[in-house]
Order: sequence, then C-alpha cells, then structure tokens
Amino acid sequence: MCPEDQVTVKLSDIAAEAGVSVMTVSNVMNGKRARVGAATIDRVREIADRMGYVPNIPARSLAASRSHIVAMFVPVGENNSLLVSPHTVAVIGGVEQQLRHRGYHVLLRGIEHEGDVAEAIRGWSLDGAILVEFTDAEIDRIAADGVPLVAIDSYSTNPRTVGVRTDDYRGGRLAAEHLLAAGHRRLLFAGPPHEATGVVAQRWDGFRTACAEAGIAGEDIAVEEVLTSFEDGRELGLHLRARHPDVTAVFATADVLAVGLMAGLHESGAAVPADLSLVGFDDLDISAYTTPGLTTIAQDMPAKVAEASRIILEEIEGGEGPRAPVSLGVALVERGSVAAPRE
Amino acid sequence: MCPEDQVTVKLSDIAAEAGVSVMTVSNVMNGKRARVGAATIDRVREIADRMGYVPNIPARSLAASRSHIVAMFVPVGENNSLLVSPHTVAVIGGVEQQLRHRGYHVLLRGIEHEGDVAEAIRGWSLDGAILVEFTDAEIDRIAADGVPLVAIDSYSTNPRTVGVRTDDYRGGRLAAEHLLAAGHRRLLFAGPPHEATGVVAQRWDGFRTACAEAGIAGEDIAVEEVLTSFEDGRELGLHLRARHPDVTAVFATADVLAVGLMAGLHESGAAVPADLSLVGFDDLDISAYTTPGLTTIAQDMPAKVAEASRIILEEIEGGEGPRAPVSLGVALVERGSVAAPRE
DNA sequence: ATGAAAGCGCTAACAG
DNA sequence: CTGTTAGCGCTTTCAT
Repeated sequence: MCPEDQVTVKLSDIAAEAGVSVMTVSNVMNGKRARVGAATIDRVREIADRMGYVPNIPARSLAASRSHIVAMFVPVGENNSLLVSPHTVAVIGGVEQQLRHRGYHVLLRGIEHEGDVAEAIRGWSLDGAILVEFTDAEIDRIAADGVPLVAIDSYSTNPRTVGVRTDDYRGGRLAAEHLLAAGHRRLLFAGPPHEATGVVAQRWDGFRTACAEAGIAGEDIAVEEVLTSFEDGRELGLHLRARHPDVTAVFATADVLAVGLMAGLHESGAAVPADLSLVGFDDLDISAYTTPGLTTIAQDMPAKVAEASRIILEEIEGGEGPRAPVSLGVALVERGSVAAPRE
Repeated sequence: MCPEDQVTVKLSDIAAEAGVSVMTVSNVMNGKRARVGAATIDRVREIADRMGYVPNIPARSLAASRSHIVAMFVPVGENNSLLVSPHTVAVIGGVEQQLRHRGYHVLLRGIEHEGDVAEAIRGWSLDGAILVEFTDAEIDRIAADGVPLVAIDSYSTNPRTVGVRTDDYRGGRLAAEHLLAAGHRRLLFAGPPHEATGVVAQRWDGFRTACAEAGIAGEDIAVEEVLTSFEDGRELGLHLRARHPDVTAVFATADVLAVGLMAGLHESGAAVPADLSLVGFDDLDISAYTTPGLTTIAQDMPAKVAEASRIILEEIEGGEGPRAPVSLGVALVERGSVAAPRE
C-alpha cells in the first residue's frame, strides 16, 4: 500500500538515496531547519515520503535519552482496574489528544506500589508524567526527580509536582450560599473523610465559611462520611430522614454520590426538592438526566485538561523555575433539586 | 531513597560488580534461567537490587525489535478526544491491568487518519494492538502486518484481526422474546444505522428473527435510526407517541439511548412501563439508577476484557495460525421497564 | 550548511 | 553454563 514497501526504511537509506549524510536527514526530519539548506530540506522530505519512512521511536529514545512520552499514572486498588471515575476518563482522553497534536505519546500505567512511578520514569526516559487520582499523601511521598510532574486535583505541597485543580473552596462556598439563599438553615455535608484529600477539605472549608458568615456554626452543620459512590449515596439516602430529621438540605461532594442519594431518598419516600434540597459537585452528564435534574457545582473540565497539557509541555520544552499551582473556575448549575425548605 | 543512588545503573555496572559478563546479567534479568547457574542468579539478583537497577526500555526495544508494548487504538472524531463510551473505558482499564501483570505496557493512542495504525506499529515495534470503537469498515481497511491485532466488537472478516465481541444476535433475540412474552406485538427497534456496524446488524437480526418466529414480519417492526447518545434518545422519546401511536414496546440498542428515551418519554407525559415498555443493551451502571430501573441485555464485560487480553498475549507469545473470533455471553437483566401492554 | 565518528544500553547469535 | 562479537537506528559532539 505504501509507496515503496520496504520493510524498514531508515535514515541511512534516505541519506544514500539523496546523496547526503545521515545527519542531514536526521536534522530535516526533526525540523532543525537552521542547520540545513532549503533545497535539501525539500528533496529529503520528498524522498522520505516516497520511501515511506517511519521513525524508530525506541532508537530515538535511546540515543537522545528523551522519549517524547508522557505517562499518565493512575493508582490501582487491590480490587481491579483503573479509570474508575468519569472525571479521570475525561482528563486522560483530553490530555492524550493535546499531547498527540504536539508530537508526544501517552503511556497509560496503573500504579500498584510506590516506587513504580520513579522506576517507570527512569526506565522509559519519560519526558514528563501526569498523576491522576492520587491522594495528597501519596503525592507528598513521590520522589522522582528531574522530570516535570503535574498532579491533577492535588493540594500537596511537594515541590516536585505542580497541582492543577478546581477552585474547590469556592465551589464549597457556592453550594452553601445557594442553599442559604433558598432559606435553608439545617444543612448536611456528605463526602469522604476530609483529611484524606485536600479537595474535600477545601470544599468543606468553603462550605463551612459561608455558613459561618450566615451565622451558622460549624458544629451545627451535620456531617456524614461516605465513599464517593452511587451505592454509598443510596444507602445514606435511605436512612437520611431517620438519622437527621431536621436537616432540610444536603451538599454532596460529588455528583455520583448526589445521584445515589437522590435514588435512596426516592426509595425511602422522600421527595427532592420538596422534602429535601440537594446540591452536587462535578456536573457529570448523568446529573442532567435525573428527575429532578441535579443542581450542582460545575467544574471546568476543558480548562483542566488544557492547563495540565499546557504546563507539562511548557515544563518539558525548556520551562524551569518553580511554578504555582493552578485553580480552575467553578460555576453553579441550577437544575431542579433545590427549593425553599418546607415549613 | 534507593539503596545506592546511582543516576544510571546499567547491565555492565552489575556485570563488573559481580565479576561476570554482561550477557549473564542480561539473562538473569530476563529470567532465562536455563542459561545461568543457580548461584549466579542469586548473586546477580542481589547486586542488581542493591544497586537499584532499572532496565532501560528503549534500549531493550531497539536491540530486540520487540517492545513489550501493546497499543490501544481508539478513533478520534473531528470533535474532540477519545474514551467516550463507558464501555470503552472499561475495556481499556481492564486490559491495562491484565497486560501489566504479564509484563507488558499500554500505549494509548487516538487515531486520526487511517495509516496511523500501521505507522505506530512499525515505529514503536509494537508487540500487538487492540482496536476499540472502530467500525467494521475501518477494520476491513487495516493493513498492518505481522502483529497480533484484536478488534473489540468487530464483525469484520479482515483475517489480520481477531474479533472479540458479545453475542449480539442472541442479545437481540432475548430482547424480542422478553417483549413478546410480555404480550407486546407492536414493537420499535431504535439504534444507529444497521449497515455501519456489525454489532447493530446482529442485534437487529436476532430481534427480527425472534419476531418472525412469533409471526411478526420484519416490515411490521417499526425502526428509528438514532445516534447512540442520551440526547438523541431523549429527542426520540419526546415525539415517540406522536410518531408511533400504536407501538407498545421499544428495544434500544444501547442503554445510554434507552435512558435518554426514558427521560424524553417522561417529559412528554408517557409513563414507563405503563404506557410503553423499554429494553436496553449493555447494562451500564446508570441503568440501575433510573426510575423505573431499566430492563436490559447485559454484556459480560469482565469476560470481554479477559478474552481480549488472553488472545493478544497468546498470539504474542508464540501463538500462530488463524484464530476464530470470540463471542461472549449475554443475559437479560429484569428491572422495572417492561410490563404488559396497556389494553 | 554538512559530515564523520562514537556511542546510547541492550540482546541475538554463535563460540567455547 | 558462560563469554565474545556485532549490531539495533538514532543523536550527540565536534570538525569542516
């Protein structure tokens, strides 16, 4: 199918054909235009195309100790595979596209043991890596050196990594303010343990602060620690009214959780938003599909992907010096799950 | 952190330390146990650990023209990134885990142009590749040679690929039989165009055949061509009763579609299953969360992942000869979206 | 603007 | 069981 179906065309083949040295061809192929005459460039290009040249990536990586590969690391639990959350999926897919357009490749790698990260970086001569779904504590312990590391949704202060995340504090505030504006005073905060992840801690902080400004003390906010899953949300929903009879509104730190909550509430005979108002976080696709639609704090996923890609690329291609973490904007998306509290 | 923090420990360093040749170390590291004495193995192992040896993957790939890399190729539309469907996500995540445990690595690669596949295979010295979300027509055109290729959900007869898919024909039958058993006679089949993908063609075939056996001719089955998306399903749901006043049951070829349909029907004032029964396909997580729960044809995703991984690995490690495609089982999952037709 | 030499770290193939 | 000899295809460095 290809023009001249040589099994393997290499630089030296093109060099011979063009009557130039291997180095000249290499320079042409790598766009080092300053080092080669314009006429030569065109001729070499044409010959390479005609012969169906495909660069050998391992050879390039070995010689240059630079791979043009960026790894996406995702921790794997004992249970099973990776790519659990829709959020992670969006990040990985988006970053792959950005990097591909800039000539980089994506290695997808589940991490079982600490140390796998550093090992992979050395073994592959990675140009950079993006850490997804790691806890702050895990990121704190990362010791890989000399390679740009972007950590998604991290509040770790590990100086080797730069964090890219949503403005979670502001998101927490928005949720509280919206609920308070609707007239609610008895609130419940539902999410995973605060200490584990900075993300949740920030959302709690924003939520609590807005409440405090409205005269509601932190101790007066009910808190339920639940895992971020539909099932855990549903479970909580089933017993919510029994456990918190006076609560009139819930802020769940993730939409999956909120959607599960809604299902559990329905099952238990409670109506949303008539009996209980609900605000989620993320703005997943499914949040528009529930009945009622879920009012939620939307993350700016395209921006997150773009920033993560931009930073890793900049750091790889010459960037240096310490760099501040990036926080992306949030916005309240009103659907139908919030109303005034029942009298 | 590592024992002796050499920047780069290579085979020759270990060889020198152990007083053996580089080849011996190489053999030890690659588990070619037959070629090395037991005592030597232990000693070399110990030294390698102590020095913190990490194999250089590009070097290995170059020398062996074998990369231990399996690519996962996903087509990218003009629109944006890859990893769209939950289904694809599960496949990629699952396969990554299986391969990692067998010492292979996963390159995730969006495909923009035909030919990118063959180019990547050559350029990376890939050991194999898995094609996800390609249409049969696209797979027909793939010309890469000499490398095992597994195509997920493909009915292409391209002899260079081996298909791993669900028993879609049987799934179509199950859906029809369930609806017929509930007493429905006026059915609607909703899905993307049949010709484009073998998957849909098979489901239609099974559906139609079961209907025929019950005395319902193919012409008497209503058909709506819609894209596999929530929005398209919703759109259809909104106008369904107007367009097909006598239809009492719908088979949608995907759960996302079915869930959208359900939303549209609700909006239009139609009740599921009182006014209209609904069967989906896939058994996504969300299908358990709708109200009512969606009755659907479940795919055996773990089996799909396991088979795809097993086949690619077998083919890489010595397998040869033509191999038959694999079809995984399906099962009807009854939730609440099917009832007897209204009189 | 172009080329020659040297070697990246590893493995295949054969020799002992 | 172990060692030797040759590269894999490319880029670096330095010369011209």
